[in-house]
Amino acid sequence: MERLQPSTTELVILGLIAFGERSGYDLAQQVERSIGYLWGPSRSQIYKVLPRLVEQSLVRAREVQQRDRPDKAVYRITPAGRRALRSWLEEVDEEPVGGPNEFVLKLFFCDLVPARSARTQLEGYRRFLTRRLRRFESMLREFDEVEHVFHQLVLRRAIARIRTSLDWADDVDGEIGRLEMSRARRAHQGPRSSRQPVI
Amino acid sequence: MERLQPSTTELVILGLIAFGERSGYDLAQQVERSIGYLWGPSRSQIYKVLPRLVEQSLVRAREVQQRDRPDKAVYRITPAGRRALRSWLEEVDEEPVGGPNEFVLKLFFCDLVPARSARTQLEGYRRFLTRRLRRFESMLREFDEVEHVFHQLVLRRAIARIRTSLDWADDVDGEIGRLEMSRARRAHQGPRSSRQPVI
DNA sequence: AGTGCCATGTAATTCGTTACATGATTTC
DNA sequence: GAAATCATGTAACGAATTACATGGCACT
Repeated sequence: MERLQPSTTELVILGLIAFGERSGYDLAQQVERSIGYLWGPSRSQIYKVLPRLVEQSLVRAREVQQRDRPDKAVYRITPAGRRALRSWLEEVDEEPVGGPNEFVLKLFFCDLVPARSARTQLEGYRRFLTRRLRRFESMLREFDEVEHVFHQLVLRRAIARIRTSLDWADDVDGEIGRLEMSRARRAHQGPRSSRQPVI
Repeated sequence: MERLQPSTTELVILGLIAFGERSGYDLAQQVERSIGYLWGPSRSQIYKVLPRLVEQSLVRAREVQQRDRPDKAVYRITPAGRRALRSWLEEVDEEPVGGPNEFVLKLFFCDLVPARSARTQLEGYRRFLTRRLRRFESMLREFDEVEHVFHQLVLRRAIARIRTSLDWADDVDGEIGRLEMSRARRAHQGPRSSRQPVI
C-alpha cells in the first residue's frame, strides 16, 4: 500500500534528514530554528511521521546507546528516500494545495539538488506570484473604497508582499548563477567539494 | 457547554455575517473572493460551522423560499454574536497560535469596530513583526553561508517581507487617522453614516 | 530543591479535506 | 445537449494539536 507521493510533512522531515543523520529530537529543534515559520509540525507529529518513513523505506533507523543521556534513535536517508526527495524538488506544482509556501519550502532544500532544479522551481514560483499579483490587482479595482476601507488595506498588503517576493526571486536568480559558476570552477579543479549537491 | 472563545474559523464566518445577512453559499463565494488567501476553509466546512454558531446563539437562521432557485437558509448576527466578535477584535493576542495571519485577519474586519480598536490591533501586529525581525536577523548571522546557500536566501525573503509589512503598517496608521477625522466630521454633521462602525 | 535540557512516545480530540449525492434553472 | 450556477449537506478519512506520561542528568 505505497502512496505515490509522500505528504509534504513527510517530505520536509525527509529533507532535513537528507542534510545528515538526525534524531526526532534534533528534528524538532531544527524545525523551530529554521523553517518553523514556513511550516511547523509539533514534536509529537514528528515522532508519528518517522516510523511511516521507515515503513516506506525512505529512511533507516539506527539505535544509539548513550551513558549520560537517554538512548536515542537516529535516522538516515536511503537511496529510495533520495529518489523521492529529488522527484519532489524537481516537480513544479503550478498551483500547490498547501499554498504558496510550498515553493519556498522546496527552495529551502535546494542545496541538495543541482542549481538547474532550483532555477526551474524558482521560475514556477515567479509564474505563480505573477498570476496572483494580477488577480489581486483586479480585486483591488473591484472593491469599493468607501464602505470597506480595511478590505482594501489588507489587499494592498498582500500585493506589496508579492512584489517583495518577486524582487527576492530576482536576487535568487543572480545567486544561483554565482553558485553555478563556483561549482563549475570547483568541478574541474578538485573533485569532491562540500558545495556540490548531495543527492 | 459553551466554549469561552469560539475558534478562529467560527469567528471569521461570524465576521462575514456581521457585514450582512448571508447564506452558506454566499459565504463560500465571498471567502474565495476576499480572504481566501489568508485563511481558506472549504465549502463543506462552512456548512458544518453554521449550525454550531446557531447553537451558541451567535447567529440566527432564517428560511427563505425561492421559486426559480433552491430554497436557502440565511444567517444574521445576534447581539451575543456582536459581543463575541467585538471581544475577539479588541483582544490583542501577542503570540497567536494561528500564526501572524491572525493579526491581518482581525484587521480585515476592522471596518466593524471603532478606529481605536484597529489602531490597538495594528500596534500589536507591529510589535510582533519587530520581534520576528530581530529573531530572523540574528538567525541570519548564525547560518554559515558556504554550506547552505538556500537556507540564507529563504531567510532573507522572510526578512524582506517583514520589512514590507512594517512599511504597510505605517500606511495603515495614516489611513486610520484619516478615517477617524472623517468619522468625527460626519458625527457632528449628520447622525447616521454608513462609515460608522456597525457593531 | 528546583528548573531545564535530553529523549520518546501515547491518547483524546478537533479540525479540515475530498469525494459523494441531489436537483432545478439558466446560458451557450 | 452540455456546462455552469445556485444550494445544501453527509461520509470517510487523514492530519495535526494539546495534554499526559516517564525519567535521568546537569546546573544553580
